[in-house]
This record gives sequence, structure tokens and C-alpha cells, in this order.
Amino acid sequence: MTDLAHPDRLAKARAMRARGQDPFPPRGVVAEPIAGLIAGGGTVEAPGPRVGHKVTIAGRLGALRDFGKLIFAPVKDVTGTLQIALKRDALEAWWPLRKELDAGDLVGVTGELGRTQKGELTIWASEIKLLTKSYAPPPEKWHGLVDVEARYRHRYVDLWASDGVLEVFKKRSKIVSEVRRFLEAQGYLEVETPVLHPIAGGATARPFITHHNALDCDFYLRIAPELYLKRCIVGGLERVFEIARNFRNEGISTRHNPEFSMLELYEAQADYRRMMEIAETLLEHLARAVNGTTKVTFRGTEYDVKAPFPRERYTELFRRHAACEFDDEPAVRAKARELGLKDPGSYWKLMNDVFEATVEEHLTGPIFVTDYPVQISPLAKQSPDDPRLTERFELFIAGMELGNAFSELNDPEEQERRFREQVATKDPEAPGEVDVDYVQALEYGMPPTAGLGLGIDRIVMVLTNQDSIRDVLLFPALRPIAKEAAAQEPNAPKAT
RNA sequence: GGGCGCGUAGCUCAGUCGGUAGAGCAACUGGCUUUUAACCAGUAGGUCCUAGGUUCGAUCCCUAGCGCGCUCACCA
Repeated sequence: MTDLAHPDRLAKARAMRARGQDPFPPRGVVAEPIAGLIAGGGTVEAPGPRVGHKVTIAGRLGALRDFGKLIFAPVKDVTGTLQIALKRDALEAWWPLRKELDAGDLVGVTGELGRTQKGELTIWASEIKLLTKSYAPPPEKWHGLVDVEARYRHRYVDLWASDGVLEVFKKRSKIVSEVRRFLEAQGYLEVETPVLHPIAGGATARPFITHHNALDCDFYLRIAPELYLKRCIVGGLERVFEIARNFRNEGISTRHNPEFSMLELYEAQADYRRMMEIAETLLEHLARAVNGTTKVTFRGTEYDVKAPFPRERYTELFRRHAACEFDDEPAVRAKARELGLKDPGSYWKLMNDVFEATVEEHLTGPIFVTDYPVQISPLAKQSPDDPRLTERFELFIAGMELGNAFSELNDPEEQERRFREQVATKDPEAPGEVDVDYVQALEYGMPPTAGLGLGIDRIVMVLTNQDSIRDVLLFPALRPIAKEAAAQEPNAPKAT
């Protein structure tokens, strides 16, 4: 047991056992969802119990309001919260045991649905059963858990003790489910591709490294599923998607978690314009499904995610906000100096830094930025009317990148050349070697294909108005508690 | 990794111009049959993040460390 287990609560459980009652009984009760009772509650008139309308609910007990011979308390299940009333004259046999009940206990309650004098829908209990004793007292009743660290570390408390948290994760679940429905309706197959990669490709990011004992070799946790999904297209699957957990060994921020979920989809015979259509209609669909409207408020600003979204060319935006041409190296370098940017080593990275410093703040969105330079798009197909550019776009809302898509490069020779260029940079974020197997896949022939990646976590952030990615992840990455620190951490369960 | 801020009761927070701490809620005892932050009376609860230093004396000042948040950099 940890320090969190309260002596009084342990004593109550012991007393129950001494009488032959199990504080952790083996079965629950058959219960109705509370939301359904609330929805049907309009027909219940005030006040007092409505005879002959017995219902059973199961959930977590909130703060008890004890009037001596009458106790009110809220009970919460995953669908909602409903008040129960425990009256002495309705519970004569149980009444002497009422002090064994604590806030946080899990209970099953049966009784008649009615109202109180104040008109609140209430179950007037004829039976109450402890389903699980809660040894650890819940957080203070009206602040809930406000210490952010405690909220993330003890999400199992935060979910029911803090307002709105459950709602966010229900919406997240709905979003993921609607993504599947939307794509399956368009003939997409959901596939699962490896997380353990021999070469970390498909994006530029530092990977996590792990080791396989039997094979005695290192693997990388995937930084993107891209190259495997395109192998699926070569294999003839034509329309595939994966909701992929990706892992990137980089900084943690309000927009970045070391593991995050990305929707990636690939469609044969499509180009990047088709991907824009999917991205904007999918986002609109998700907003309607989750919020019932395409208007979303995020970080204090209202956005409308109703399709179609405006499109702007990268080169055009560059010209407008950086006041020079993207490939005018002396001018761009001068601009970079003016902005105080440090030289990242390669011109094209520097150019993109200038873009981010000058343009991104203007991308309130939703907006598609299109036609990126080829040098920063190693997997994208060149534009037929300008070989300096690619058929690529990124989707922005609130200056935050939500997605990235392009017509896929399917020329194996050109792909191999770009891989070799990347490897030659010796950039720690570039792949360490050429993915020969992927080049070989292309040699068999990948049909004209377009692909799209959307950050699921960021979409959830926007659609639920959460400022931090941590608030849309059930268990965000945190530094593990050191053994010595664990002894000091006030509300952390200690090792037993 | 850099900058800024925070760490005091189970929870939310005061406070001590340096003299070893207080409120509300939670807990416990008693009262109360319509509350919903219920109320009333009482009781108990603290290595003031850790380690050094300055000082007669440190929870307070200084240094270092640990943890967290915000922010910048890298990225999605």
C-alpha cells in the first residue's frame, strides 16, 4: 500500500470483511447509463419519488451532503452525473452502515427516479451496494486536480475529478472513429505497418533506437509510416491508410510529444489536389461530427473549417512576407541575417527558416500552402511546369502545421538520387543510409499516387480547444520519477 | 540545451521586512429529512522540495541540485 491509502478507509474495509461483506465484490450490477436517465428525466415531475419507476445506476460517488437522516450525493458514470438521495426510512437495515461510505467509492444504486424540492432529478435509493472501496481520497471537491503535473501523472483521477477532461477524450475517440468511417466509405483499407524499422525514413527527425536480441541488431522506432504505406501501393492495395503512432527523439513542447499519432493515407491515381479535397472535407466532417458545427474556437480565435480552404503558393507567400525570391540566395541570406537567424548549414534549410520566421505567423488558416521547393521535399514529385517546385502542400491552422501532403515521387532513379543527397548531408536527422528496398519497390512500379499525413493530436487540439498536446493525450510523456524523488513527491503513489 | 516562474497540511492557497507556520475544503466527533461549494460546533493534521552556506537562529537570504510550468531553439 502507498501513503495515499487512508487509514479510516482501510479500517472501514476491515470492518466490512469482519461482518462477511466483501469491499471488493466479484460482480458489478446491471446498470443504466446515467445520460439516458437524464434525457428521459423531462417526464419526471417535481417533487419526490415517482412510484413504480425503479432504475439502477453504477458509478463513482462524489461528495456526500449529510443531513442526519437524509444524504445527498452525486454519482458519476462515463455518460454523466446524477444525484442520489439516501433516506433513513427507505434504508432502515443499511442505515447504521452509512458511515462506511466515502466520497470516491464505486457504488450501485437502485431506486425510484424523481425530483427534489429544488427540482433536481434524483434517484431516491431503496438499495445501495458498495462495488469497490476507494482507499485513496479524491482531490478537493471544487478545485479538482489543478496541479498540471499531478493531472498528467494521475490521469486516472483527472478523468473524473476535473471538469471537461473526460469530454476531450470522448471527442478524441469520436474523431478517430470518424476518420475510419470517412475513409472506409471512400474505399480505403486500414493497414498496419511495422513500428520497428531497420532504417528511419519517411521524415526528417531523430529516431529512438532499440535492440532486437535474437536478431542481434538495432532497430529504429518509426518516425513515419510513409515508406511502408507506399510499398502497399506498389503491392496494389490502391487506397490505404494507417493511424500510426510515430516516435521522434526530439524536444517536448505544448505541440510536441515524443510519441504522437499521425493519420497517413495514400491513394493511387490521385495527385495532391485530390489530397487537398480529402483534407478539407475530412476536417469539415470531423468538426461537424464532434461539435455539430464547422466553427471552432482555438486559442481564443474562431476558425471555420468549412471546405474548401484557401490555397496559397509557397513561392508567392515567400515573396510577399520575406520580400525576396525563395531561390535568390544572396537576398535570402541577407534576410536571414536581418532576422537574426543562425545558419543551419544548408541553404535550403535556411530558406525554410526564413519562411517560417516571416510567413507562418500569417497562416491563421485554415489554409493550404502549396508548391514547396524540391530541396525540402525529398519524397515529393516535381511540378510539371516548374522543376524547382513540387506538388506538395501543408495545411495550417492558427500558425500550426496540421498536415503535409504531396504527389508521390515514383521515379526510382530520382528517388535514389535524393536519398543519396540526404545521406551525404550527414545531418543527424537525415537517414543514415539509402533505403535500397524502397527504391527496389519503386523499380517494380508505383502508380501515380498522392499521400497525405495529418496530425491526429493536433486536430484533436483544434477541435477541442486545448492549448497543449498534453491535454489531448491520456498519458503524455513526462520525466519518470526518480526513486529518491518518489519519496518526496507528495501525491505520487510510491512503490510497495 | 538557454531564459523566466513555481515548489508551504491530502487538495487549493496565504504568510513569516530572518525568531521553526495559517485559512478554506477534505478527514475525524457531534447535530440536522430537500441539499447541490449544504450548514453549525469541535478535534486532529506540516522533514515549509533536497543538500550545502551565511547567521545566535533559515521555511524566508545565498549557492547548487531535483521536479514541474511557460517560453526560445529543433520538429509535426
